[in-house]
Amino acid sequence: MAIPVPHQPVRVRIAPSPTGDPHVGTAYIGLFNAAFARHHGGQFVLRIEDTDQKRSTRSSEEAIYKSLRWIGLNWDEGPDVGGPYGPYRQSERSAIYLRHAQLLLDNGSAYRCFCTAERMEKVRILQRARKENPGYDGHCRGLPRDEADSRAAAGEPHVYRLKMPKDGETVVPDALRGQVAFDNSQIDDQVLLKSDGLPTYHMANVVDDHLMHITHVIRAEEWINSTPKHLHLYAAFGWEPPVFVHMPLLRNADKSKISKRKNPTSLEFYQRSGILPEAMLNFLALMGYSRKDAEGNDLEHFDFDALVSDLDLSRISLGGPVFDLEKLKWINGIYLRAMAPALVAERVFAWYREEERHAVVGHLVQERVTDLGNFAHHAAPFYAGSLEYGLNARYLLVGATSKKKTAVRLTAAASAAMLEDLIARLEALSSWQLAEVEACARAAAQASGAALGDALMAIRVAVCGRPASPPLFESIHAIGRAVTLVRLRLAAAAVSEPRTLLEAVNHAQAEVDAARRALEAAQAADGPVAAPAAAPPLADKEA
RNA sequence: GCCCCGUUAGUCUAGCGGUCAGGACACGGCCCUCUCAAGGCUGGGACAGGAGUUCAAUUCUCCUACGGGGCACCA
Repeated sequence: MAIPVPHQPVRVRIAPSPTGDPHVGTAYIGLFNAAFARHHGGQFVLRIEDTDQKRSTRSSEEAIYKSLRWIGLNWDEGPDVGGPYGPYRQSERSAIYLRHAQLLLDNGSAYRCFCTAERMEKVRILQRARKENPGYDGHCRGLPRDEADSRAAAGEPHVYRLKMPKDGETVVPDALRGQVAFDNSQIDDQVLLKSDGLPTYHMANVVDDHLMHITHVIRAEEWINSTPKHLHLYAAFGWEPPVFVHMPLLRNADKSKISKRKNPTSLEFYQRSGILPEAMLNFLALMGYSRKDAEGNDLEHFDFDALVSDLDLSRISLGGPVFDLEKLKWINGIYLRAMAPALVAERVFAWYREEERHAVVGHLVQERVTDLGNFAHHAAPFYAGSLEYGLNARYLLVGATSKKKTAVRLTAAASAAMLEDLIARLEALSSWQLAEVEACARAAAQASGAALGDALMAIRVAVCGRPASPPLFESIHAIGRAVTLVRLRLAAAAVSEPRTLLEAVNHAQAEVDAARRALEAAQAADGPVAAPAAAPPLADKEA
């Protein structure tokens, strides 16, 4: 069963929301959209869904472009490249949505709702108490049109809601799942236009997809439940809906929807970790999808063009794939080893130079360097993704390594809490400026109750992996938001679950013990001339 | 709580009524080797459970369990 292609040319889109770090999920969905478009000789559109004024930022939007380009995705139309159906930024399309909302008001498929947030809250509480489904209760649904209009004209704040049918069912044709039925009774009257005049996702998405002639909506499974609303919107406008393809959700190791708490989700993190974009793309293509060669052997290593050549979305498997960093690393290694040697060096140096950051790192490291060859050692924390703490893990416990008798020594839980606090503060930053980063670190340190230096030491080791680094605030600033946050989360998790840290330390201790035994044995047997009977080998399996 | 989706080894997957249930990552062993990788060989490890349909179910249907998602003036 292939995906139906009712219309030529095929047009697909991704519609990321510029509200945070560029997400692997965006790249994942983008990859299959782009490949589908290319396979059918159609177009791939990038649309920015920035109707959430509170959270959307232009810098996040820029970061999305950058990361998607980094991974090798190119769109035919988008805010930055233009196209015949623009503008491609929803915040610039307000008039279009307003006009279309008016259309729905006029043909009776939408109505004005004057309910306040406070009333909605009360309704929800009541519904919960009565164990009813939460949802809009239809309070304003029966309001006469002229009354609603005059209240609106008087300036009373209100939203537009879609008038959903109250009974019967809505069947969503999903290209991968078949017919999925929903009872209309549990779909409430969705807000289409917010009181700020901007559309909700549901409204904007349907209007834009139609106006942009989107033929296939390939999106994450989390949207499948709202598809009935979208279907009714299409019907209300008298438009033909696109083909829907709901992709499985990328998962954390515990199978929950992939999240930054449990996984690095920022594409920038992977870029900074030294993951090759082509390897990342390849890895993503393996999530829920598989290819075979002519003999029927599974293919693991292939590029975008190969994916495009025989793409068949109906081969998508619907169990949510766990995003497994181990396999990513393996694929990355494959690409590295397959490269011409000269090219590897070129890629490595190009990577070191990315974003002109090397100048800043050079400056930070300069004072500590004794020779050129020494540079890499000191700069290492700036050129890596996640870190291993090994013996340095002890520094993650705030105050534990302090030499002062009076030092405040935090428990593991309190140390983790301090890191969590810092994470929250850093996440709340709207931009990554040195002064702000410093303020966050100082505030978290102070809030912990420990001495400034002790708390900062824990942060230093969490972020840099070592108790010796260039000035901490500058280092954090240079390491960057994406990598810093991942390291802090990992460190916080490690500290609150010290078992693995202890294992690492025990392992290291075993090495030390083995080394000492070997050397002591050598010394004992030592005459003026080295004894021919060699010291016991430094067994790396030692306990 | 209600609704929707899903379920092959720790992980990614092949399979689309009859297979010794195949491959990959990870893990163990052996080989190669100055080390470490890489590579080669090899080992252990899976159809969530129960009914039904059928000569025959991993594959079709239903129930249960488990996992996930959704139920916003966020997308």
